[in-house]
Amino acid sequence: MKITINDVARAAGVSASTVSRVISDSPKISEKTKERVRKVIEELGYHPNAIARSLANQSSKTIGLILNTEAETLVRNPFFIQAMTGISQYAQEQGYNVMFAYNKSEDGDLDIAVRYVNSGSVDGIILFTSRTNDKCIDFLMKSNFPFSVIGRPDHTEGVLWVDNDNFQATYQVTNHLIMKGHKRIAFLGGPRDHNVSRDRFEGYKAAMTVHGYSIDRNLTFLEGSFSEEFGSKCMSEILSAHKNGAELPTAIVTSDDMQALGVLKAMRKMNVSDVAVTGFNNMPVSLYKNESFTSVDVNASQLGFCAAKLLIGRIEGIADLPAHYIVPAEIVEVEPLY
Amino acid sequence: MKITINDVARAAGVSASTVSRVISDSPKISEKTKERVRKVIEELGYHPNAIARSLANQSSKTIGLILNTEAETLVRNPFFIQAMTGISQYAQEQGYNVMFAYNKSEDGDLDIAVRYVNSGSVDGIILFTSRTNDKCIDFLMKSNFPFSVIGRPDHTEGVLWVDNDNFQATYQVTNHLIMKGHKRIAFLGGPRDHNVSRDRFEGYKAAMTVHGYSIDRNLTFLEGSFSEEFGSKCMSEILSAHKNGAELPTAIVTSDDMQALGVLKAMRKMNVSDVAVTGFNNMPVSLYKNESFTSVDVNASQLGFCAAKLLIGRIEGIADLPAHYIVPAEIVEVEPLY
DNA sequence: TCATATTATGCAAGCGATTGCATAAGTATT
DNA sequence: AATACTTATGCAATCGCTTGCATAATATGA
Repeated sequence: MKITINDVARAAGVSASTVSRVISDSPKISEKTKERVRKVIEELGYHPNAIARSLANQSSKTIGLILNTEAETLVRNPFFIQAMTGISQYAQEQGYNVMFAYNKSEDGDLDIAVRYVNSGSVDGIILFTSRTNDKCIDFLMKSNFPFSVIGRPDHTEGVLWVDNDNFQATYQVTNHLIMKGHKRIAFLGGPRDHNVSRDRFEGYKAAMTVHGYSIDRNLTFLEGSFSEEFGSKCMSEILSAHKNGAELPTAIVTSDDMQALGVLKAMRKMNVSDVAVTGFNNMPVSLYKNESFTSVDVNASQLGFCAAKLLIGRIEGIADLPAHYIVPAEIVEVEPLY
Repeated sequence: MKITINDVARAAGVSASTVSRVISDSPKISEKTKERVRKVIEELGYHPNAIARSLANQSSKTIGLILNTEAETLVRNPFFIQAMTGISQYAQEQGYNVMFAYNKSEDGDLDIAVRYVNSGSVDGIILFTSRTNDKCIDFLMKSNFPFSVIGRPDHTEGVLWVDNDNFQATYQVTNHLIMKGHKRIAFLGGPRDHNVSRDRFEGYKAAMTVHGYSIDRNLTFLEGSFSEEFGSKCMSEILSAHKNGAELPTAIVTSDDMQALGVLKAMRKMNVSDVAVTGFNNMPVSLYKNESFTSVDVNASQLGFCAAKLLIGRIEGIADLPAHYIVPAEIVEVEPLY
């Protein structure tokens, strides 16, 4: 049978209240009693019951994660698991548990959020932005339930979020290409309803504009998806336009490594290799010797860490909490096998 | 303020016990009352408090995952996140939550297991086998705490586990190569203290032996690690031995896709491409046109699903529960770009 | 109609902690 | 030594739900 606080109390000849106060190191208990009780706790191998504690404290000391990403993405893009490790690390530091629920069904994320909130099994929620999360955000706002978002949401008023400066990152990576002498640079965007898509496009546009380079409508592919297929599709279009006389770009800025991989694959198929490609997430990608690939490491684990920090800050009612964190991204030159 | 069972009871003009019994659909309550109470529940938007429930039921309806894998592996090998989605799916079906904790420190996994067990915050634990898990297993066995293991542990008596038939899988993949005409086949193993390493080696050995092919000591690399480095290192050795006159193998059976990737990279460096390579896990790997790569898809999500099934079965005291599941693995021919 | 069996509901004691308030013990002040 | 003031501890209610047992209500049978 499990040892309870009462067993300890009895063994130490004090009341349960005293034991409770010893555990929380309350200043109202004398050192002498503390010592004695601590010894008994040690001897009996007592450990407070987290659930009873939660009930009494009206706080579960748990945060919930909602993963409603498609399995394919979840599995191939290390972003999520990296973010999860970051979240877990900060949570552990603060004595919080982390729950997650994966669901493939559309709208399932809302169901999970509702369940989390209503059952009281978590004190707060971390969302990964995605097209369907807005419903979640609305719901959580309305419920006045603590949450934070990885990725800048549409409406940021009153929302805690963490993200990279996607404008800046794309600006830099584009600029990086320009410095290398590229002038004709294509762009592949993400889903239209993601802020990240807009920001990355604007960053690309700004860098091009600053240097006085024009943006070729035929080389900008907006409203895409963060997938290999989209990358391949766009590159195929570029290549077939080239067959019909259009000038080939010398570089392509994509919004995701999966896209970039698609682009590279399309190039390989057509035996084209002198186009520099950039992506986001620093996924493991094997490069041919004559390929040039640059990725932006978004520092996913740090994003997770900060999201947890914001959320737990909010839960514990920390004053002057920042409303968001911008996590620095890093440009990574991926080396081909010589 | 949150609505409690008492609010419902009051509003419906019944006692809390009745409401509780309506929720659990007890046959002791008349249909008439059930209807009435349900209506009130609906109207008030009542949702039972999971924590209070847990306390009363002495069960948290939560399972804990211990991830003590190195960050590098966790991130690059989709195995873990896939297994996690499988676990989450079965858990959700059964009304269980899933908690996870990531820790990088050596031995941290034991700490987490101890915390999980003592605090009563989970009803059971799923372990991913790894060299340090034996301590965890010992601890959990001693505590008589429900757990299941992904990967066959050393001592299986009284342990619930799921795994592929690694012997069989490696036998098949080796056989597959032999059928294609390969005779001189190298083997790369995993860490010595993993059962999986032994099984895979035995599978390879058996297939070779059955066909009467000898096993060249210089082509079997045991006591390795599931890493790219190890793969590269072994292949480099093979290649330099070749420079000194040794015959090159025509195929290499590895125990992990990361190893296989290392092998491929070493080959690419040396401009060797006519060696067939096999791996495990069906990781995304980009292939050169003239490379041949076969992977074994271990069906990680199914492994997770089954691990959850065993664990929850154990928690709920299901009779005649199997002690383990063998999940079928599938040989996947990875296509090079066209 | 009354005794008896059956069914539906409520009471109250848990589950294992926390905490405001009351009180006992100890210390200081005069 | 009596009073006032701290300081240390305990009592008992509370958190929200579950469940064994008692009991009230209803149905059955003679």
